[in-house]
Amino acid sequence: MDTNYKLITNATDLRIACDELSQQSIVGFDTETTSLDPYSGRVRLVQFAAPGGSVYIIDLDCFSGGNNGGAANNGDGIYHDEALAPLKKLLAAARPVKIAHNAKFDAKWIKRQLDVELGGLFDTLLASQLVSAGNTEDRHSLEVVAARYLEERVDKAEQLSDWNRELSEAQLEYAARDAAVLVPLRERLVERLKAENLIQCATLEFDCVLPVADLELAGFYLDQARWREQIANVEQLRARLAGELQEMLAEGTMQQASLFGETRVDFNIDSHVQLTKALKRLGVPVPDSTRNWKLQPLAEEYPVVKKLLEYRTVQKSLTSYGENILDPKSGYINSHTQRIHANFHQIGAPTGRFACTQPNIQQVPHAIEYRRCFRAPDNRKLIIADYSQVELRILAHITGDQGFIDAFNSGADLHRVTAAQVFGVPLDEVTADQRSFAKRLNFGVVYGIGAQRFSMMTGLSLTESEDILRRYFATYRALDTWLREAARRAVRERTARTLSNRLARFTFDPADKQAASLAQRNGKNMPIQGSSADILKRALRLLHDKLRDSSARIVNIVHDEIVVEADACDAEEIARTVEAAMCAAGEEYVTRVPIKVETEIADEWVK
DNA sequence: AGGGCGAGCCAC
DNA sequence: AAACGTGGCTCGCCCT
Repeated sequence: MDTNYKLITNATDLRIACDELSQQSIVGFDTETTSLDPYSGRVRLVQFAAPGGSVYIIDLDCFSGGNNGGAANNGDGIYHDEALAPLKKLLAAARPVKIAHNAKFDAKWIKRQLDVELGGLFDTLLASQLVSAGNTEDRHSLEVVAARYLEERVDKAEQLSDWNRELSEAQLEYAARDAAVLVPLRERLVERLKAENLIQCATLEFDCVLPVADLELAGFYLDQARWREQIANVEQLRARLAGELQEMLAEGTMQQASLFGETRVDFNIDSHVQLTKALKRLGVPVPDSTRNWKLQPLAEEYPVVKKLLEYRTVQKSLTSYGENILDPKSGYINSHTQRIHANFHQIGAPTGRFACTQPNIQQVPHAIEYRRCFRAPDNRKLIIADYSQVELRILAHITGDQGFIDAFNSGADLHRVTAAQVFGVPLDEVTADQRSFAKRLNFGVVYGIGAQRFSMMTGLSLTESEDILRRYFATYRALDTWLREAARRAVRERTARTLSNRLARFTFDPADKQAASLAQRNGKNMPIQGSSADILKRALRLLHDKLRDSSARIVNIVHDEIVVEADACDAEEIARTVEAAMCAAGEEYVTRVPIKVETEIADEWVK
């Protein structure tokens, strides 16, 4: 396969190429880098493909700066060469629109090493994910997406080749091809986005790329000394519990041995096979599995079971939130920044929610011992802002239920109002227990809860639970109607949509009752959870624009929460900015009830 | 040995 | 009649 490319190695050619490219309204865009970490590697090539078929490959090795030495290198890893000015201008401009596959990746390098914020983006990865509408079977690598939408193959064999040395013809061909294929690919994806009414949602997603790139570049600071201290404490506790548990399990047989100072043969208490054997020997009626929820009912009668459950909790937190995060082998703490640069997948879930990996800093335990390790560096502050009951507000807006809307508009406590209705008592006589039931009910409804599950959760009998659910839906009639309609749509049309029109498509065998009821629950939940994701993404963009050229950086996002780090002297002002941007984003989608954001300034990630 | 998978548990 | 949604990480077990 021939691609017509021109390799740019000097200032004059670069100027001419950039002039030519700036005439275009769209261009394919890609970079080749010497590693995956913008703090340790460098950008080798920048490629642009014009719709006419000509490709420009710019070899940054021929320009001074970066990590590559040279007169203009200030040692900061940024290219300062004046000759790159036309390139930077082209990158920053809103036109031409740059088509990239996973633009976040390129945006990070361009920001970090050319000190330029990419303007005008079309991301073929995000577009492909939107069109797939939550089908988790579909893969979205450029190779796969190009094969799906074009009748062409893109060979990615050179992707991980060495971009440090003199480049081979094969490498240049690959680099050119990667950029060129994006032009027709975008055309096909635009057709599909239009056909599925997903243009608005795609814009929302594309607008979110730069904020996410910046978030990953910024990283979250972790106080390693505190983390070690925490591990040590938990380790001590684990050792004590493990010892006690071994004693209890060995009861009767090994007692003698340990009395005489012999080494006790320990069980592997993390193995449910060995555990079952040991527990049975002690006369514990072990259920068909040693899953925690199965063992829970035995805890009161059998102290050994209680001890085991206690041990498991501690053991779990130690393996999941232990040494690994600090281990250089994990690479989670960047050696250049000493911060955690987690990977945020912009469309991580079919609902549109983010997913976070390596490490997942969206699942740090809420306990203060853990959260206090994530703190602001000296002279900095954290601004922690989260949407208050945003999913329930979205539910109120989408269903138009007057009871819900009134509760939010009056500023009343929704759970208390719900409790009063469901239990038939005056508002001021609602007990703490009743409010707690109502709260679990309100949240459960978002997930499509049933009476069975509710009775399990609350300890109420099945009939009591059925009765409460009946009264709940009798109270909130419009909510009931909407949920039924959402379930029906999930089965008949097999779709659901959020407030940004994000689409989820359900595929299941109609004969499979379980799959069908899962689709129904998804049909109810996706618009709610997904609209919350829409709002967060809109907030990220608004906030990103407001924070540009300030001391503030977004350092974490957790579904309905944004954590910003800023100079201590700016914290008050930034906090107001964050709250305003989040409210504005919410109000773009939710108009029937107020949007509330709770904001705090803190030294640690603790509210 | 190493991948796949389920169990378990963390977040929202 | 009805098994409450979305993720990630780590472990042990099982299989190749």
